[in-house]
Amino acid sequence: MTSRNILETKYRISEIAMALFLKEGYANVTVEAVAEASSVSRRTVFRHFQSKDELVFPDHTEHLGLVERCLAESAPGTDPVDAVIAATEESLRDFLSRPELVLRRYKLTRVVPELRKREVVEHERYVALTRSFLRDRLPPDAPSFQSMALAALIDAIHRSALGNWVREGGATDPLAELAAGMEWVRRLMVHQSAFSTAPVLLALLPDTPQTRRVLTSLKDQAKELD
Amino acid sequence: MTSRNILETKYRISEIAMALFLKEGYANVTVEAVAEASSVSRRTVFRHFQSKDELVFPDHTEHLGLVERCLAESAPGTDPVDAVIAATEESLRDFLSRPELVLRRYKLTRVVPELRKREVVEHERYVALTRSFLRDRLPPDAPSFQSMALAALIDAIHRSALGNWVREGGATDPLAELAAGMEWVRRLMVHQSAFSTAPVLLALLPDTPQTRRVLTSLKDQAKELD
DNA sequence: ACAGTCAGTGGCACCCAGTGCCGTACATCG
DNA sequence: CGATGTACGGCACTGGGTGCCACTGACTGT
Repeated sequence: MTSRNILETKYRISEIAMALFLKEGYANVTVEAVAEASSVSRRTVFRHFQSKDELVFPDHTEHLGLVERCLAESAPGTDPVDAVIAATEESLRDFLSRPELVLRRYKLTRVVPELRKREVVEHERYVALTRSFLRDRLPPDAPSFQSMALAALIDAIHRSALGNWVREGGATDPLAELAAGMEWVRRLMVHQSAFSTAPVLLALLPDTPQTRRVLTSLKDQAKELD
Repeated sequence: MTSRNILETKYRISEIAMALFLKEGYANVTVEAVAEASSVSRRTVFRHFQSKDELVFPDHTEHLGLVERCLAESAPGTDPVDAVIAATEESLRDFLSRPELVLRRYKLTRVVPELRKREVVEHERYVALTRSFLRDRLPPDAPSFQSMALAALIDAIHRSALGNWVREGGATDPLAELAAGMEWVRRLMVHQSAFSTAPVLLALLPDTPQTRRVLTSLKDQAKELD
């Protein structure tokens, strides 16, 4: 309960600070002003946040912990890429559960270069996490850059989905976008490992309902190519 | 020539600063100390470098300019992905032309978190450049995340190649690694653009030599899958 | 009930990165 | 030779971030 109070004050300070930043401009608001508006001392602000820019990312520690737990708790048998995809989805869900925070943060990071830098660094932490996870679990005969490339790829799709959502003011379906992107990644992986060199063998009995469905599907897709 | 002298002093200050950072530790060296060791005033250091951490990245402006020029000068007809790949290769070459700087920077960024953050931000700039280039030139029907994903992917491979080289003390061939990674990317793109989304429609007349050849070929390849 | 412990806090002094401003030395140009 | 422009030094000042000490209130064991 003490630990809940400390989180409450932390988030309270963060909210007040972000409101101030939005109203007066990040550079024009001193930590002193944030402390006064929050009715705490300057020293206390710096106990809860290691730096001024962290006031805009009060959830980053918990968030990273969530992703880490997701990866650690993934069933040992699952494909590592699938595990990372599941963790990424969980991460996105976590962001979506705090829409006000994410939206206000977006408004700030778009305008204040320093905060954008901090956001980039935050994402890098997340990428590093998934990268080391993949490096440990991916088959050792994979090219050395693959874990890094995959981690960057998945993070890019994650950022794209969240970015579109926040840019459109919450009108898109980021989870669907993420799923589509991840499907893309999965296909890339599959192509790499087997299907790109292996033929798809499809046997169809003539004039059955299944055959008709396949053929009309093919015909539809072929039309779209024109 | 004045502009060459200013670059000379800039690089001179940078070298002295990096040597000091390596010897005494980044946090233990004040900008004042760097200025003294370089026989210039503190104010002059801050005229050449916008911040203390930039002392370790004296080439970043030129480097970014190089990449930007590479992209801008790419022939209009070339595939945008190929243009980015060429620019990335040029970027890697530029790094390799300053091995001492890159190696010392590596030693510092591995140890000093603040400098690693700065490095991440530096890479982000480069990714943003290629991303906007790709977004402008990629076919508009491509998925929205593709430019971001491609840029991240290419940067990851670039970092991986340079990172391996620097970790192994210059014993690897980073340009070859980059080329291999880029070949991988190119294959992904080909699969994406045609083979994976478009159906292959194959019509075979029954019982002709062509049909028999196709069928035996398929059968042989299917056997290899077991 | 009482002393001890510990987490959260306030207050203060201090360091140092980064900026604005002004004066100066020197090179270039008309 | 005066005028302009550029690189630099000196200096004062703001503000982020830290170390240290003292206080308070809640919890714990005897």
